[in-house]
Amino acid sequence: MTDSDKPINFIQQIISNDLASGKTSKVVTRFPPEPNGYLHIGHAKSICVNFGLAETFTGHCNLRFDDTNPEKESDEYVQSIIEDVKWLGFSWNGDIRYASDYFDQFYQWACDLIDQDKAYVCELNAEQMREYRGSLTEAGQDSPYRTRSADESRALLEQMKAGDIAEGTMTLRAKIDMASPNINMRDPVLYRIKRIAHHRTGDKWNIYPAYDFAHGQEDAIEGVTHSICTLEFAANRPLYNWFIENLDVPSKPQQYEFGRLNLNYSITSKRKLKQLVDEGHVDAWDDPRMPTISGLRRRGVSPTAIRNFCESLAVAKTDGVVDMAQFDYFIRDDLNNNAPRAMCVLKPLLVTLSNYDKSEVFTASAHPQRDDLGSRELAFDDQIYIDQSDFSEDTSLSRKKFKRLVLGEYVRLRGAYIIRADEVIRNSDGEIQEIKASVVENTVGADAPEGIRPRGVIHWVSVPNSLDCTVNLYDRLFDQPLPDSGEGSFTDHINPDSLKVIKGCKAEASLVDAVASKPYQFEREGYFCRDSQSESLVFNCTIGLRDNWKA
RNA sequence: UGGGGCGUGGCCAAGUGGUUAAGGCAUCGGGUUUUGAUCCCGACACUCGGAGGUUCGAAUCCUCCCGCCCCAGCCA
Repeated sequence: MTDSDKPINFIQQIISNDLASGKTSKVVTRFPPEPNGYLHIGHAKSICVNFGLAETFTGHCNLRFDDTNPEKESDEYVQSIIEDVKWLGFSWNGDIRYASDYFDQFYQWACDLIDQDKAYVCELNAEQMREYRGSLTEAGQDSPYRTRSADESRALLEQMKAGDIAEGTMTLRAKIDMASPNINMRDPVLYRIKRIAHHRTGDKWNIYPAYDFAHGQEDAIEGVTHSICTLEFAANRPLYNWFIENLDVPSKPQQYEFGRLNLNYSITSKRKLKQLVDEGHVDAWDDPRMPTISGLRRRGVSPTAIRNFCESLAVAKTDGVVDMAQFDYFIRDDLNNNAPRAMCVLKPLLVTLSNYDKSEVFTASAHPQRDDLGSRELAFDDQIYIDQSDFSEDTSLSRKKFKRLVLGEYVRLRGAYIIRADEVIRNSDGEIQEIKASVVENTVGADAPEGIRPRGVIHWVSVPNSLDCTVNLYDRLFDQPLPDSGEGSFTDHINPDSLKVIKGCKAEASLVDAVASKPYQFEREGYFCRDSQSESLVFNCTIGLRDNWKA
C-alpha cells in the first residue's frame, strides 16, 4: 500500500485542519519515553506515529526523556532508548531533550501557582490523601492545608527543595476542585519529596515534579504543537490544559490520544517486561524472545519490518489486540525480499554417494528473485548431510504427501544433483545411521531425465565443507493469547518451551562470514541471523517459513 | 456507581446520510516454481453491539438499552 491510497487517520485530519486554518504553522511532535526500561514494539508504533506525523507534514519530532522519577530511571535505559530509536531509522530534531533540563523552570512555575493561590503545600500523608480524595462516586474533601497562605506554602516548598523535610510528609498540590467528577482534578500532586540522586541532576534536587505537572509544560517549552499519547492519558487532558492555561508558558500544545498497540501472545508493558528480566524468565532485555526493540533486533527482525508493521496499524481510538500473525507477515515479507539464501541442516543425516568420488563446486544464486544479491559457491562431495526429517523408508507415502527422499526413489538436492536412496545403514540400536545413495549424472542445473521423477527438492550440505553450528529455535513466549487477562499472573502463562537449542547443526561453508546484523534464509527452514552475543557460530531463528501444506 | 473513551467479517480496520460496506492479516480453493517459500488468480459481512425513531434513502442523524476499556500512585 502506498501513502496515497492509505486513508488518513483522525490525527492527520486534525493536523491538516490546523494547518489549513493557520492555527498551526509548523507541526512539532515528540516521542517522550521515561527511561525506566527498554523500548518495546508498542513504543515502535508511537515512534512511527510521532516521527511519521512530523515527516508527512514536514515538521519536527523531538526525542525527549521524561525523567521526572529518579527512583525508576537510569542512564542505561537512556542509552538503550537512544540506540533503539536510531536503529529504527529515525532522527530527531536538534538535541535530545530531557525533562530534567527544565526542572528550574518547573520550580519557578510552581512558585507562580502558589502566588496565584492555585497551589499549596499539603501535609497529608499518602493514606490520608487517598481518604480525602473521595471515590468514583463521592466527592473528595478539602485538605486542611488548602487554605494555607501563599507565603507559608512558598517557605515550605523552599524547605522541601532544600532537603529539610522528610519524604512522604509534604507535597505541593494544585488547588483545583476536590469535587470534580474527574479524579485527576482533585488537587493533584505537583511535587513530591524524593531524597534520591537523579541520573542527570545528581543530588541537586530533593523534590521532583509529577508527570502531570511536567509533561504539558515540557511540550510548551519545546513548542510541541500536537502532543500525541495513548488512550489512558485522556483523563489527564483537562489537567494538562489547566496548567497550560494557568501558567505563563511559551506555547499552547494540544494533547490527542490514540489506542496503544496490543499484540496477542505477547506483552507490551515495560513494568512486566522488567519483571520477566528481573525474575529470570528471560536472559535479558534483549533476549530474542522479548518484544523489546533490542530483543527483536537480536532475533533478526529488521527495522523495515517493524516500521512496515507499524504503518499497517490503525491510528484510532479503539483498543484492540492485533494478531501476532500480522507482525509475522511483515517480518517474513521483508526477510523474503532481502535475505540471501543459504543451506543449513538442523538434524544431520549422513548420506554417502556410492557412485560419486569427485569434489565439485557449484554456484548457487543468493536469491531466486534477485540477481543483484549475487551468488555463493557450494562445495559438493561424496558425503553430504540431509535433514533426518527429509528421509523416509516408507515407500507407501504418496508423492503429494511426502515430497522428500524415500528409499528406492529420487529427490533433487537443491542446486545440485538428483539422487536416489539405495540402502539404509543402521547402528546397533537399530537407528538409521547412514543412507547409501547414488547420484544421477548430468542433472545439475538440468531437468530430470526421462523416467526419473524426483519427489521434491531438499536442502543439503557437504560433509567435509560444512560448519558445525548451534541453532536457537523460538516459540512464542506465552502460551495464551492474552497472558494478561484472567486469573493469576501473566508469568503463569509463560511457555516453558519458548527456546529450543539445537546443537550439531551443519551449515554451508559460506556462512563463516555471517554477522549478526545480516539475515539469511536457510532454505526450507526459515530466516536466521547470527547471534550477536555468542562467540561461536550460533544462529537465532527469526521466524520459520510459512508452512501451508497439511500433512 | 461519577467522569472519560470505544463497539463494522476470526484479527486490525476504511467509511463523516445516497452506486453491489475499501484494504491488510488469517483462512479456504486453484496455478507457477530446483525452497511444501515467494509470486499469481479466485472465494470469504443481504449487513455494521441491540431495539425503536427521523428520512424517499441510515453503518453514518436522534432516543433508549447492552457490552468493553481507562481514571480513586507522593508511577508515567
